[in-house]
Amino acid sequence: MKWPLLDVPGTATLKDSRSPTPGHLSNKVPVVQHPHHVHPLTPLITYSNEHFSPGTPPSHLSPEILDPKTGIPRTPHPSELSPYYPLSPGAVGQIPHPLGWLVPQQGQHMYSIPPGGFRHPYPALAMNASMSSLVSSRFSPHMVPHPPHGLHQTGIPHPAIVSHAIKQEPSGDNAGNSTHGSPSVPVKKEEEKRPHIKKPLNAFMLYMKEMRAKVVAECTLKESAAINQILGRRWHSLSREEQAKYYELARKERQLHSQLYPGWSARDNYGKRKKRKRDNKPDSPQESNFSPQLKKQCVPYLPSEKMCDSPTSSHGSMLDSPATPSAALASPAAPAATHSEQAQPLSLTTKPEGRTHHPHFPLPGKASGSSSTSSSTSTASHPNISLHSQSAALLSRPIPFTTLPPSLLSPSSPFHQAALHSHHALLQTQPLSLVTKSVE
DNA sequence: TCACCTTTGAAGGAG
DNA sequence: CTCCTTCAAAGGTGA
Repeated sequence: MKWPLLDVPGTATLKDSRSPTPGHLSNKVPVVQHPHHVHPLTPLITYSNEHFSPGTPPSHLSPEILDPKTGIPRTPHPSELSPYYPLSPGAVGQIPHPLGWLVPQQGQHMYSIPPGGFRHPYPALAMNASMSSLVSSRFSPHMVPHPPHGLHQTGIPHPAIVSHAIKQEPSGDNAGNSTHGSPSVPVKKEEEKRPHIKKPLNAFMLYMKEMRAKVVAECTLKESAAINQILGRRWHSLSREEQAKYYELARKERQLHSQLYPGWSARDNYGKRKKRKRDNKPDSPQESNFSPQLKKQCVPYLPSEKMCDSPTSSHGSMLDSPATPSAALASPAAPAATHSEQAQPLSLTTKPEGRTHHPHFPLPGKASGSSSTSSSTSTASHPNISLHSQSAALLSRPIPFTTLPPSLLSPSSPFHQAALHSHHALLQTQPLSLVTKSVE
């Protein structure tokens, strides 16, 4: 499928609709976002509903240009990109992340954007230098120039790039200096030299970025873990159209990323974060059964969440009553969810139906299946199990208030696919979803 | 100071 | 092909 890169139909729609709360929300986030600023990529990313025709491309289809793998010429060629990513190395400025516009309240661009970043109102298409600027946000200027190994031919740094220094390895920022007198092994040197290119954000991450500030503002919560839980629920409560927007964004994000860094692999970042030790599970089987990861923290966070909810959602009831998936089910399918966000900010409403699944969701060609499949396959078909799982889930998790852990409810996207078949599926979905989680 | 927690999704590797 | 692991954001928390 071809995605019109330039389509600029309804551009700002998404933003408008959903994020009323502007910048001030970002109490925490230092970001400055001028409401008025227009994201350069906007055209590229417009998410007007029209844009997403439901039938749209399964995420995995790499649209337009992309497809480096297939070898389609269009790929990374600058010429193609030019309109969008014409960055000349020198011209680097700061490129706001495509989502930047999406995330006004935060003010932060996905790939951090400096205050000055948005100065250029990118005209719909013409953003040459500006684009380049887009990208560089995270790096120190000096890193930009050097397109280490994987940088896009254009030498365009992507916002995703982060200098090691920032996160983990303090040293190496000399990237600029090829000489980099480091005596260390070449390999090391190379590492240092190359900027850390982050993974593109997925749909949910994009959503989190956008909504985090809101949630924080609404609740007093600050812990990301708690907020993320809320966001996770909300995510599930989004209508499919809404989610589709994010999936779409994410897809573009990945696309852009791949164009900028053709050679980059997610694996490149492996091990950059210290290893997570969380693996309790392997050791303690019993525990693993119930709580895979043993979320000790769970307890604490949830409560807070609740707090949050109660205030906002007067109908705290919304909190999905735990058991009530049925109730949820009852509710009509869900496109309604749309407002849910704003209307019921914190409500944890279970979102059963809402989630009707997105047909076109990500269905990642191959990927789609992966996680989802695993979970879904195992249980999907058995509603009974769902109960089972529920209980299991309960056991495993603290599950504070009534609500089932949303996570349980949430059918991770993939699984939806199955659901897609029939609306009926919806009904089952919930339970199933539960299963999913539990299975994990 | 830094890993962990938490969420979903994507991607890669292992079997 | 399936399953598992890691990372992406983010900020408080505990070691």
